[in-house]
Amino acid sequence: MSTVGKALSLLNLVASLSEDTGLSEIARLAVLDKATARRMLVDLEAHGFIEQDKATKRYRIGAAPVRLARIREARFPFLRTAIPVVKALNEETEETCHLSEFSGHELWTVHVETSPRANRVIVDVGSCYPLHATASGLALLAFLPEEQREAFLAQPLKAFTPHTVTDPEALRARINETRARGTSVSRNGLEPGVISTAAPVLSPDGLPVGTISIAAPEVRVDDARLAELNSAAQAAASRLSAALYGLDIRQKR
Amino acid sequence: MSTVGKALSLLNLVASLSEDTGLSEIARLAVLDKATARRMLVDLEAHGFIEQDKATKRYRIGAAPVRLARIREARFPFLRTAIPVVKALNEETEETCHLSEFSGHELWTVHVETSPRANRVIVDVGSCYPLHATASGLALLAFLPEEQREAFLAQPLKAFTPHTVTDPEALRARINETRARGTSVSRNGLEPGVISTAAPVLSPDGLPVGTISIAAPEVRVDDARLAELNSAAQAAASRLSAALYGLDIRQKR
DNA sequence: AATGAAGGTTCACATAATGAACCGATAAGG
DNA sequence: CCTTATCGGTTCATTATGTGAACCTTCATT
Repeated sequence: MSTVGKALSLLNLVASLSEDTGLSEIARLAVLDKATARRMLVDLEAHGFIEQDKATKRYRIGAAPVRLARIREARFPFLRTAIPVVKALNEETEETCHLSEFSGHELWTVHVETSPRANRVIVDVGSCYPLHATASGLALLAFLPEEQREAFLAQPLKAFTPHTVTDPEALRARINETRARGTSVSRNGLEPGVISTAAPVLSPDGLPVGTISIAAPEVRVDDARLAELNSAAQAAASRLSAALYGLDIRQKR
Repeated sequence: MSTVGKALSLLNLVASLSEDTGLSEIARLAVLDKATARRMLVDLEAHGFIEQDKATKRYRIGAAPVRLARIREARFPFLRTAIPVVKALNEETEETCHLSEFSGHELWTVHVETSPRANRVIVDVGSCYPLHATASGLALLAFLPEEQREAFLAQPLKAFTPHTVTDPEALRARINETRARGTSVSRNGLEPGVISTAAPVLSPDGLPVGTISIAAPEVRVDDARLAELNSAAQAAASRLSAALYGLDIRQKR
């Protein structure tokens, strides 16, 4: 592996440690010679990616990533990164796909790519649907901390169609299913004749920042097709998580 | 210079470019061979620090810094803590206020709150100015350990305006003044017609981790106003130091 | 005083970085 | 339609650079 690659892996390692860590331990964890590890730490420190506590001599993640992250965020906000993913999903599935962002306890539709078919589902940008009646809402609830989820379930929930699930216990079951599978499914939850599936976009701490979902007329979706859409949504959501947060593509020698 | 150091400088360079940039131009700007630059870009890309637009083949800053920045900010909430302080200073003074962070031997602008006035000073987030020509730089130098300060003063220093002080001896005098008073002042050091004042944000060991500064058109600042701005900057910096290190958090081991 | 583990340094050696020259593709100009 | 000048990317002999066993100093523990 290249020296630069090793140094970046070392940086990742140090970042992943929840406490300031000494040279010897870092070298041990990184499976590098002490001298090698130190040289890299010094290089990384000179550029602000690592910092060393002057008193304890231990190392920790530095401030440079914060500076770079601001530049990155200024140029690539959530939307700009997410839209191509949603577009690709739309082209792959030929169904209406939308991206929602979790903000202020609600889930907002921030982008939609509509199906090219004549019979299609329309979703409006800017809309904000109840969490219990949509696939996106379920996907979000499933990955929210228990406390927030229960706070939501404690409210009275409105039924939009005869199929809308409003019973907290029944919802809990569907949420657990969703968490286990990674994607949610909603049949006629909000609008009759519509089936939709969604997957959460997870931040590095495992919390959902939004969802990607697919909505289609029920007549086009049998069990096999539903399984296809499920995995397509999930793949898109993971791709987006990776693109947003730079999940490490590690390559060993 | 070490290969790792070169790669990190290259990363900084790419981050500083406001547009996606091609290999040849990057190599030219970094003063590296094309092959060398490419190998480094590939290494950086494999770890998510750089990304290459698949269509145009051009390179840009990647998402990995965002992930690392979240880790850093979770442990050392510099920005989260600092931004409200800078905002308050901006509201109090109605002048452009900015926060800089000392990282990798340089002082980087990490947050700016711009003056509401029509005639105002603009400072860019991500910029990195020479220490001897700015108020922030002087404030930093004044509280740096002697050794680091002298290492800086030993370099040849560039003049940006006829007013830029570049003589090491004269700078030492201004630095001592700054240390005695606690705040620095720079008149036309970098940009004609601009006066700025800065105060260091000190860590518990007395070393500067950054600066808070105010920049204003000279026409608005007489001696009385300057004294006001001085003490406002100093108050903001101490408030930030206290917020960052005061009372609780910061547990040494 | 002896021990062991820490951070850090040294230097002969081996490996990984380097860069001139190259390729194929694309675009502009005569 | 050929020439020229870019571009992104690759190759490989040369050599600069990274490597790590052994070393030093310091510090706490025994």
